[in-house]
Amino acid sequence: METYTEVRKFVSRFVILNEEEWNAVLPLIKTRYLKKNDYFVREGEVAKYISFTEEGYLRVLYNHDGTEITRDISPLHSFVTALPSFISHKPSFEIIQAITDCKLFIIYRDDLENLYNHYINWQKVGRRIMEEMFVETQNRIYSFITQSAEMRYKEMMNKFPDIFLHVPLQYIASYLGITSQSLSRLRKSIQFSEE
Amino acid sequence: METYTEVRKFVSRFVILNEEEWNAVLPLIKTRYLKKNDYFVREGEVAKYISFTEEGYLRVLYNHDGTEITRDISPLHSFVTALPSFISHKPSFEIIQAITDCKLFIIYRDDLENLYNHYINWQKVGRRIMEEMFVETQNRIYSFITQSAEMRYKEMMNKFPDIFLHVPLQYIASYLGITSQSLSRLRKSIQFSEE
DNA sequence: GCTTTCTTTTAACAAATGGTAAAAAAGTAC
DNA sequence: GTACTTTTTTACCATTTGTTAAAAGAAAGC
Repeated sequence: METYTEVRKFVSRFVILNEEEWNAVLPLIKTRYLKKNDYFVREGEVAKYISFTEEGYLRVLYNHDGTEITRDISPLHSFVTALPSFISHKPSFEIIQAITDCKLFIIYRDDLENLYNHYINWQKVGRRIMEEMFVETQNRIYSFITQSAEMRYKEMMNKFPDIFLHVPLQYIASYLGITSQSLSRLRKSIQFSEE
Repeated sequence: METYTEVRKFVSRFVILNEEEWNAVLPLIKTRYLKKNDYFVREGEVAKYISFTEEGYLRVLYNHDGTEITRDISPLHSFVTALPSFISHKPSFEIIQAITDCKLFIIYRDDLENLYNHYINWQKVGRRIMEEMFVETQNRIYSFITQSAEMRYKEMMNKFPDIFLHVPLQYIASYLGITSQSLSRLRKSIQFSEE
C-alpha cells in the first residue's frame, strides 16, 4: 500500500489538510511506470492527467521547426502536466517525456476537478501551487533578462545538482536557451577558470 | 456608483459567478488613482493589495545593481501585484510603478483571503487566473529560448500595440531582455527592411 | 519661451552566442 | 566484444547583442 509521503509533504507546504480532506484524494491516485524515453504526453494528445514524479525525471518540450525545445525539466517530487492542454482540453503542443525510468503518481483531470469542487481546501491547494509555480517562472524570466548563459548555467548547477547526474546536456542547454555547442564551450571555459 | 464591468468581464472568462458570489466582492473593492511615476508597491514594502488596472499601465520592475529591470508591463484591464511579497507577507524586492496616470481597483490581501475562504467559486477564480498567468509566463520563456530579440519585439507589437503608444521604449527594451541601444538598432533595421 | 532633464538614437568596437561541419566520446544493441 | 547510434566536444566563421560615449530629440519645470 502506497503512503504518498512525498506528495503529502509537498501539499503540506501550502495547505494543512485534515484527515478527511487528505483521504479524499487517495482513491484518485494511480501509479504509473515509465521507461526512459517513454512519453507521458504525446504531441497532439489531450493531457488528461497531472503527475507527481515520485521517482525519476520528466522533461517538457515541444517541436520548433524540427528542433526540440526543452522548456522544463521536472525536479524530483514535483507536479507536472502540459498545462495549456490540461486546462483547455485541447490537443497538446507540448510533449512530456521520461528522461529516466520514472514512477509517477497520476490523477485524472476529471477526478481532480471533482476534488476541487467538493473541497475548498483542495481548491486552495491548487491555487497555492499555481501561485508558487508562477513565481518560479517569473524568476526564470528575470534570469533570462539579467543573466548571461554562463550565470544561468551556474545557478542551475547550484539549485538542481542532482539533475546534472541524470539529464543529457543537450536538454539542459535547451532549458538554458542556448545550443549544446555553446554549453560545451561554456563548460570548458568554466573548467579552465576554476583551475 | 462603480459597475466594475471590466472586472466582471475578466472574471467571467474563468468562472461564472452567481449574483450572491459576485456581490460578495463589491464591498471589498476600493478605487485608487495614481499619477504617472507614482508607486503602487515600493521596494521593501509588503504588497498588501492586488490591483486591477481599470485605466492606465503599470510596470513591475526591480533594481539589479542599479539598473531597473522591467519584468512586466500590465496590459489594460488585468490584475497586478508583487506576488512573491503578496503571498509570503515579506518585503517586496519588486517595485510596481505607474507608467501613465492610472485608475486602479484594489482589494486588500486579507479581504481577498476571506473571500477565497468563504466562496469555493472565488477560490476557483483565483486558481484559474493563476493557471492562465502561469501559461502566459511559460510562453514568454519559450520566446526567450527560441526567438531573437527582433522576433520578440515584433510579436509584442502585434500582441500589445496599445502599449507602444504609452510606454517608454527603454521599459519595453528591458521587458524584451535587451538594452535600449539594441532596441533602437533593431527598430532601425526593421524600418529599412520594410521599405 | 528658455533651460534643464530625461529619452532615444547613432557609432565603433567588444563580447557572447549561433551555425555548420566534423571528430571524439559515450551509450546501446546484438 | 564489435558495430552502430547518439551525445558531446572542438573549431572556424557569422551574427546578434552588449558596452561606452556622445549627439539628437522630446518632455518637463519654471
